[in-house]
Amino acid sequence: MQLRMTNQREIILRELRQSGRHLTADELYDLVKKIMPRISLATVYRNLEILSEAGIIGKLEISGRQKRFDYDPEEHDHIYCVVCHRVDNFELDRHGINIDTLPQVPGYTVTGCRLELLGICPECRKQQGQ
Amino acid sequence: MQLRMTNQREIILRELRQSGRHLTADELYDLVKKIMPRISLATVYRNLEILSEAGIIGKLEISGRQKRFDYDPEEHDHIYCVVCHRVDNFELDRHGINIDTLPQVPGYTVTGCRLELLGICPECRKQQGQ
DNA sequence: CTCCGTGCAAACGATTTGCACTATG
DNA sequence: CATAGTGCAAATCGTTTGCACGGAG
Repeated sequence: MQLRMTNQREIILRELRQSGRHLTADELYDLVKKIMPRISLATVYRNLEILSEAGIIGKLEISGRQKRFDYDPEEHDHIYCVVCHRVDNFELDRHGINIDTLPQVPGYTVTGCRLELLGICPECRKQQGQ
Repeated sequence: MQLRMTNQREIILRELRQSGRHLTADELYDLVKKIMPRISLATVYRNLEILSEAGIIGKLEISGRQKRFDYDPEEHDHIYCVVCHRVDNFELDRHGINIDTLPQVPGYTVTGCRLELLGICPECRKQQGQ
């Protein structure tokens, strides 16, 4: 099963990267529709799934209702705005936390660790007058 | 807006606590139905929402998955089975990670930090012959 | 020319909501 | 007795899928 580089796939990928953000499928759909008005939401979903499967983009499973997709497929941590649900990447020195130093949980085989910061993003701080 | 302790609310809370697990609304619905057959799923949803709002139970939100509710409202970390999606609590010495030592993210006000372990739970390990 | 990808609409699973009725405090 | 909570059904939200057609390799 080889990947074909279709017009819609190319634009979806380009718009996600250009946004520099962590978009939901429908946010990206809105962006892409401006360029390719007849594209369907199902195509956006299918391509995001395929691209993340292929390791070209990242898929975020963090707090919130909708999935978000990350232009950067590399391993890194996220900060999540508790007000507007926006997500940003950040690099963290994990203070010595890694697979080898993770605590053992009785009965479990520990395979990984997600660290997620919560906070208030610049825009929301401004609106709250902080 | 005061809370009334209705029969259904009491049973929902009791069953969640007795389970000692992190149940989804419909898992809990199945349990509660055995005791109170005419209860509706909507009531379970409404009560779980209200109880977590009130800080009596905890709510777990992982994007793209069903919400799970935690009998324990206290701050703690979770380990999550990547095979069956079961969740357990665990206490972690956070290796010095806390609000004061969290890295600053430019523009953000950092308010918290979630650490989530991924792993394979005892049951799934058995089934996989590990 | 082969299939992977597309658009569309319908299906789906999880959750929420409007409404008339019930029962707690 | 005021009004929070309930059961039911329908609505909604995010996402997936079946199908016939279109286009990349």
